[in-house]
Amino acid sequence: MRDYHEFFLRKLSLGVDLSLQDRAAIVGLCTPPRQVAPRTDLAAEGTPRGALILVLDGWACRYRVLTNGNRQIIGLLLPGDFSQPFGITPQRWSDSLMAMTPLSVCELSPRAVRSLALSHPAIEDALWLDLYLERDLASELIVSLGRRTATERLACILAEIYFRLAAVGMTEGQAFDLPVRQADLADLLGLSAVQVNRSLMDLRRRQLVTWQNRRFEILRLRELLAFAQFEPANGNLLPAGVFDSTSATSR
Amino acid sequence: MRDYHEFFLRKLSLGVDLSLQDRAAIVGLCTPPRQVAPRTDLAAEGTPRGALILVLDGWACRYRVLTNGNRQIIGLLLPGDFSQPFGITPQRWSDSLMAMTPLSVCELSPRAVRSLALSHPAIEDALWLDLYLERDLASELIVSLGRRTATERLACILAEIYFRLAAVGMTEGQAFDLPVRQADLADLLGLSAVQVNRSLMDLRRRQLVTWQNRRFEILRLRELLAFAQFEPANGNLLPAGVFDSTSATSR
DNA sequence: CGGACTCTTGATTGCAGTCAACTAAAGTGG
DNA sequence: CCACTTTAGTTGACTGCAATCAAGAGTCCG
Repeated sequence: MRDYHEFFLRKLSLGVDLSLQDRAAIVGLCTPPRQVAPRTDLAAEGTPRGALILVLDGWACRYRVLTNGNRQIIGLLLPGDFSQPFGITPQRWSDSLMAMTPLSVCELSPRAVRSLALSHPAIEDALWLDLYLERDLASELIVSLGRRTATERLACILAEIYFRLAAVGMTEGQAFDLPVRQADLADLLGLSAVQVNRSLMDLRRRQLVTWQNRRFEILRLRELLAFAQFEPANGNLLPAGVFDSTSATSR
Repeated sequence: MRDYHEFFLRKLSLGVDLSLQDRAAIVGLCTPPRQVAPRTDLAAEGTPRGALILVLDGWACRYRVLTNGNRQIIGLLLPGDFSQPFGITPQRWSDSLMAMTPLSVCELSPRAVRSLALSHPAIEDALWLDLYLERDLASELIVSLGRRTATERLACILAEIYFRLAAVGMTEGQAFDLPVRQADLADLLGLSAVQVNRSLMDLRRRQLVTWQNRRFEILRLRELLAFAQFEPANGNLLPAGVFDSTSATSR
């Protein structure tokens, strides 16, 4: 098992150079990890109100359930991700947080993170950049839900997940573990599980991806991105240079 | 014409008590306003890259256009709103910014805002709260696009706009100016303009709202919220107490 | 008084939802 | 170790919400 802080450190150092002191300070901030069982909520109860949750390992999601029972996933939390903006203590949770896999998290106080940022400018920059990235991901989801077809949405989210996992070193080549059910993707993409399946079949038929036993592989990244209308222009989603290097890889 | 800073000050002081010194510091930060014509982009060109745009008066929106020409509005900017998280300087714009009405904005440097926050803790709290609110609005839009029907989406966004305008004092009773075309709402709600119109007719037929000559009025707020599956529970969207007081108003 | 834009409404089409059946894989307990 | 249950994935048939196409009505403005 890798060091618990690795994913977080890798993510933060994407756009910013962190010194050894910075890294040590970040590690020092993290409390001992808490383990959460899959399919378990970790919002509201259990965690001190307003705690900032940092995902050390595993997948989680923020979601909301409407009165008619429909669920919508608002965002995925992958290793190294924060549950909310790093400086804020909300009065109450505005949405629920669920572990999608066995999860390991640590809980930070926004106050502690803010004071850490204060004494380490590079860390502050990294945190802001991370926040901006999360916002871009939400924007991309809005665009998908509003204006992309089912298959385009799936292609888009799979590419996004690939880039996010690649950023923390959780990919091998263009393959990675995708430990979620199609029904979960449906709740994320605003589709039915059946339609997610059909869309996946479509992507397979087009020879763009494979997916077996929770193992996912992108066969032709360039074409997948073009199909999804994923714009290289909104480069904030990707670590600098990733788009170029990957497009080179896929040809 | 009101003081240009009023909307911004009102918005920031929603959840936080700002002293006179705080208020003066905020006003001092604002540069002379710049006027922008309707239907004009103000992203990238014209504004220094990375400037933080504060809407003083008028309506604007963030949007993205896909390669197939479809446009999706990602968020509305109403008077007092920031174009982006207050502490960040993005490498490049990840989406476009357009004035929807005659617009008056001022441009701030994130650095200046951060240092202001540093010396005024109450302002820092207010800024973080504002940021959290904007994130909640994006979440709500994701839920709408993913899991609400056309008419529910419309009801939801209209209620949201009402609360946001009420927060800065731009409503009279439950009526307010809605200076956008139905086609704009369509791009925000992921619908066609025709469907927005049909949905609006539906809400009118249900006697929930009226809309004539860009003047909009909510007739029965309680029912509108229930219809939209708008949860009082996610109270971060609303200034404390608004939900109770308005529900009292509407009965 | 015309022209452009927005709103409104009807007719038709199509993408995705729902319902349902079947397969495959993974536990579970006797 | 093997019936039995449960869960996830796959596919077909049908339905329905919203898109598209098209035409007419109302406004604003030159």
